[in-house]
Amino acid sequence: MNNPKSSYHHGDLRSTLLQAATDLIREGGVEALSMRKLADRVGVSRTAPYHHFTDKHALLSALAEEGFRRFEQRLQAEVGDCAPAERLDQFVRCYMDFALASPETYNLMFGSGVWQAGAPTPTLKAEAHGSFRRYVERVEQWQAEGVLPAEVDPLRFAQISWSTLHGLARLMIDGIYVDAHHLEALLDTAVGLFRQAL
Amino acid sequence: MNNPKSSYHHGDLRSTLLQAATDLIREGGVEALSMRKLADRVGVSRTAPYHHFTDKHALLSALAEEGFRRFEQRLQAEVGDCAPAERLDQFVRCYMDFALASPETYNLMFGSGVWQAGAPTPTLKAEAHGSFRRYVERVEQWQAEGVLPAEVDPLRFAQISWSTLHGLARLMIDGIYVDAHHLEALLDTAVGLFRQAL
DNA sequence: GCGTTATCTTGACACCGTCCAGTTACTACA
DNA sequence: TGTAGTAACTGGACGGTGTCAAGATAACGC
Repeated sequence: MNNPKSSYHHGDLRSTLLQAATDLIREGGVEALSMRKLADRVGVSRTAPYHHFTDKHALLSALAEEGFRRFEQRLQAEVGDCAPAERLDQFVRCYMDFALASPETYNLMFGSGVWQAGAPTPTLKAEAHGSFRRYVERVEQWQAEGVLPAEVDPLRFAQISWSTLHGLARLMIDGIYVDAHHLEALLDTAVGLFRQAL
Repeated sequence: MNNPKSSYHHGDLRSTLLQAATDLIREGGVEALSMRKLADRVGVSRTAPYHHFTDKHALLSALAEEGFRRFEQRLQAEVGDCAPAERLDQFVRCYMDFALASPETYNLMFGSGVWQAGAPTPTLKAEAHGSFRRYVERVEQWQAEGVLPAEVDPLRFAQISWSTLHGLARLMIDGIYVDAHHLEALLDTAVGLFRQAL
């Protein structure tokens, strides 16, 4: 009982699995994560994880959920207390920083693997939609503060600007078209575009 | 000899494989494509494809290349002969239409599977970069024609606007957030943003 | 103390990508 | 035309994958 590793019942397998999965992914990408290696590393039998996650898919979804929560925490910490005029800028920086600092987590959160075929876990779906809803509210606030042009439907604006950030993150993570050297210039261009102030 | 299926040497295996792979992917997504099923469908042994593609990765890259060529063809056909004022709009529509009409091809072209770890085939890389280079030229032309604001570095503008389209395509294909009903409104918003005319 | 239930294990199945050694047929040159 | 060389193709095998089914074990409620 004192040594959970030696007891037949692990006691805290679920969270241990999530932690080990995060490690494995950090070490070698999502492709390096297999249910068998995961079980092996935790010191448990091949099929033990299936008593805590119905699927590999479910495990990945759980990791994605964690990602959304960390993301929202960072946003709240770094964008919350900040002069209104700088909040948009700060948001953009924070978004990109998160995506580029933990690309694997970002892949999990927004990768087709978890969303394809409308297969996301209900809880993941809720987490993601909450995240986007809060972004729309931010946009509305920015419009009210005069940081963003007020003539546009805030929802459409939120969708397009999020698309820009998401697309940029994807292109950078995947190493297509854009080079990390120009990140600052790119973000300036993006923010200029959003504010209609090129 | 008359019946290529019955001869030991297939004669045109490479292109037959590409065609069959396209079919398999259309039927069940990239995940449904396995080298073994592919060989089976073509009526050839498991390892025969490896004499034409070093890897599964190489095969997928070849498909992605094909995608880029089709994409460029469509662009040239639909955006080439078109009043200057409408070319930006037409480009955006064409891009999105291509992405949403053949999401699997789009996934291949821009999916992390082919680009990750800087692993793209040299020929694929060339095809993709050519595509982007032509887009930058378009942007320069649009700026010269007064369709786009001229104060911005065309390269940065091209990168950001492509990001927007790519991000939107990804979000829609993956079924995150965005509802196809509002595609028109979204594209209008995007184009308005690009032209600085909200 | 005992039965229920959650947890974990071993074995098995059907796949997968791909290496290897051998077989077959085309091709170029004598 | 014969023959050597080479490109195309085959079947077997290896190590890996996700996951189902049946059984063992330990905790928990009565």
